[in-house]
Amino acid sequence: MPLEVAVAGRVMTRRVMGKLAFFTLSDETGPIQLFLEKLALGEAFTQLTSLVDAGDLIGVKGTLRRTDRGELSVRVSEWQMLSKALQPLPDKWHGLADVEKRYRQRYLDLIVTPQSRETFRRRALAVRTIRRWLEDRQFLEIETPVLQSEAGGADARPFTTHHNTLDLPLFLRIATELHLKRLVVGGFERVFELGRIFRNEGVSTRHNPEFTSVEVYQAYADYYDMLELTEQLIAAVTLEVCGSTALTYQEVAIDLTPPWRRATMHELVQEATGLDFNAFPDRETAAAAMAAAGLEVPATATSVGRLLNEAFEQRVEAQLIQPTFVLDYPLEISPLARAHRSKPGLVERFELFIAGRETANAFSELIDPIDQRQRLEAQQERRLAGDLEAQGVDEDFLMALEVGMPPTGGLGIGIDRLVMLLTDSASIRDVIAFPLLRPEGRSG
RNA sequence: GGGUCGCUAGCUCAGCGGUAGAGCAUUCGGCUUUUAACCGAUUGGUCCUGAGUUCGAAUCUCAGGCGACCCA
Repeated sequence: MPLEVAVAGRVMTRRVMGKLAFFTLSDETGPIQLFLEKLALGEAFTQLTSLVDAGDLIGVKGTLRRTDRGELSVRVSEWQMLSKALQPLPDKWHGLADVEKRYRQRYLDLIVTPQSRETFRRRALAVRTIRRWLEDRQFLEIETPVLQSEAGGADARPFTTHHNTLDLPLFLRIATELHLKRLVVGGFERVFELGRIFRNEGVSTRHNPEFTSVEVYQAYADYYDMLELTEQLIAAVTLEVCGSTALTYQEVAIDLTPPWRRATMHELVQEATGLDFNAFPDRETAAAAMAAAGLEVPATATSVGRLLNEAFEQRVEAQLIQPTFVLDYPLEISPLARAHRSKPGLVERFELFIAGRETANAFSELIDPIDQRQRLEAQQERRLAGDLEAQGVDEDFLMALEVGMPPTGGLGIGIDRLVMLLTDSASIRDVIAFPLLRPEGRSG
């Protein structure tokens, strides 16, 4: 007995030859061929071949069979129009080649570009894996405000908005950090938030003004604990999404099998430039040495530490293709990180670089309210001096620290960049379903 | 922000100073094992927008719009 089936989906292609026709019907699970015979269908055959266009959504009933060429097909006995497409599908062979159209009309892209569908499935799998991995380790997911009176926790310009009834200016969050730390003060010892962050900055292949991060805080832990956590978490996600901890990104082999390289910023800069920043007593000495080595010395880099970071960005970052933990950052560029236990002028912080891109950022959190106040006040001064990305003083956050915060390790991972890596996507827009684009220009 | 490139039919593209084109899609006809079906015919245009040069501009120049890539 032939198997009776009912299927629904979108007609992708039509091949009509007189009294016989083949349609390709696709649903989310993939395509199947419809086998249509005039002899069996009668009037319905004429309707199907004359009324149904590529792009229409139809439902059919029939029996499963293989054609002479071996293609699994539904031999249709009944059909129903489910939704008529008024717009034609993009070219069935070339698909949507225009990347702008792919972003503006993502629905078309998803219909005709299997790889695009696969990217968003993998993104969902990556997010699901991260969430489960953390929950399995007793981390509690808590949502914190997007609308805030003071946007802190990162060096970035916020979006501004306004609450009408309260007549209150508000900012969209640029990080989840300061609220998650309040939760740690409140006694939640393992918390995380996986959510949207908004930064009022430029758009590029690596930046979208709204993007997704996961921030993780663990009480009674330090940045070494977060380093282990980061390594294990990302390796687990990679294994789940890619089936292996080794992958190819933009034709470069990247091996995420732990353990990953760990090196201090000083070591990496010295390796790349020959400059030992530990040997520079003041900014002028460091600046002269940098200039002699052919590096740019921006006037905004006002300390040895900032110059070190400049040298790192100019000569090291892009070279860090294999996963590398960069340890021990200058204190002045890390206002929320705890001073290093043994290295003056540095903090207990690492950033993870993969494929030349910052993928994670973590520290032993600064929990000393007095030190924190001084650091934020220094930030405030920079802001008043015109640095629009400098942070302000969040009094409520400082009040929370004054209540007493346990020593805590904190971590942030950029989900979009991680997903780019896992899906071999060249642009962040390829992993965001609806990336920000300018509205299409109208004449005049 | 700077540089390079792109924008022509619903889609993919050619045309680069002299009548606006092809393939696919649409519409019509033919065809009972196709799968980029095939064959014949048909339809479809603010050549991104505006100004300029020219007898004549999709084509050259300038300005603008949107996008891609590279750089900062």
